[in-house]
Amino acid sequence: MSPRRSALAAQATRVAVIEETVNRASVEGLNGVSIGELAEGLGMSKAGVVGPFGSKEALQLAALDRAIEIFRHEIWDPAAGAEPGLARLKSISDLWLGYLGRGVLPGGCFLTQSACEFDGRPGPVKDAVVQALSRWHSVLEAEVTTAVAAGDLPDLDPGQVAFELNAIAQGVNQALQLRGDEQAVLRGRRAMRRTLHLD
Amino acid sequence: MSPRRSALAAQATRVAVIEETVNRASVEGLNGVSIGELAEGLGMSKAGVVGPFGSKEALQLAALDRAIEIFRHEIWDPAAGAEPGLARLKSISDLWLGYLGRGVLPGGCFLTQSACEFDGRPGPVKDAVVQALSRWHSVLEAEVTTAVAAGDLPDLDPGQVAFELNAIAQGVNQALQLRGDEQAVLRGRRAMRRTLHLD
DNA sequence: CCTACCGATCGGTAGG
DNA sequence: CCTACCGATCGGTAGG
Repeated sequence: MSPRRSALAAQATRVAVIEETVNRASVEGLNGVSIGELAEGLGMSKAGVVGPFGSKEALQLAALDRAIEIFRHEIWDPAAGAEPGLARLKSISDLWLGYLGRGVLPGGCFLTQSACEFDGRPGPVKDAVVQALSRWHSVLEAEVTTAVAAGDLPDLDPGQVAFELNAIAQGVNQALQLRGDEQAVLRGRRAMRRTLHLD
Repeated sequence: MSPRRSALAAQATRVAVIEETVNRASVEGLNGVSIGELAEGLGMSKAGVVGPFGSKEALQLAALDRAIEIFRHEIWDPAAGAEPGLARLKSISDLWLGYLGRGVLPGGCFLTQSACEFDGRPGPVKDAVVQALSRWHSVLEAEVTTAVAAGDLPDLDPGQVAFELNAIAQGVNQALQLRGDEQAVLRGRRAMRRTLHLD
């Protein structure tokens, strides 16, 4: 009855709806998930699901934010403990492949899924996907620049290395999700090591 | 009135519906396209669109077949003129990147789009996507095997090379479609050349 | 956060 | 290949 309790309950509901959306959207896509499905999965009414967000698009944006948070928690945060430069790039590679291989989300990499789904659909969701991937790209570039400056890498084009690492992650994700190819993680590791001139 | 004329007309209708579906689905996905949209775009009734196929799923399979045909026509057929082995792999790489860069379909690579959309949706469409990508993978592996046997490549794992080429193509497609990154094709070319040990 | 409801659209079919 | 229609579901809202 107190405002505190109801505010907490409302927050818990938001979190539960977002969690369900992230899990389902990793499989079916952010557009593929309907409010009715979410409501049934959560044992709630449709109004209860969409109410806290106002619209499906606002819920999609909230789910995307949450997926980015998970990605950061799984990869960037633990890698931040490594020395900037090549050591951190190695750490990022291992964590990234581990994240994909463990199947943290049931449908694989959320950002890859969303990028595919929204690349031809202009709007706020696409803009948010572009921003998230661009930031990740910049992070990778910065680490390459540091590694080159430290003499741990030959004079590579940072954008080229970032492009290749990202492409390899996409390849691993496709092989895992589409064909359940168990070798994919190993192939991804080999490819990333070659991109980072580690062999 | 003659059966011949009406059979031809029916065939022309089938082709028009498939063409429209391929174009739209490359942008919105095979599930994202509705029969009503197709009907409006073609100036036909919904019954006229779905009738020749029987169901939306049958139309999706027909569109996928057509997209595979386009891919083969754009890449495999012209590359078949090159010597088997490394020369053909170089040819495939250039044609593949050219196909992606020219924007043959408005939404980019149809197979990548479909793979993303159906990897978590078991059924006949997913099966067809898996089969098409597996065959392409085998084609690439066979060319690598030939190139290694001819001494034009070091003793590489054909599956690894096929994996990397496919990953690079996905990376190029994403960069082009999502961010309109003009450098993507150039980056893809550099990455493929490195995978094929051409530098 | 629920019930009850809105107009729109979905895939698909009957009948011609 | 069209008109007319089916039940189901869509995203969303009013009112409590």
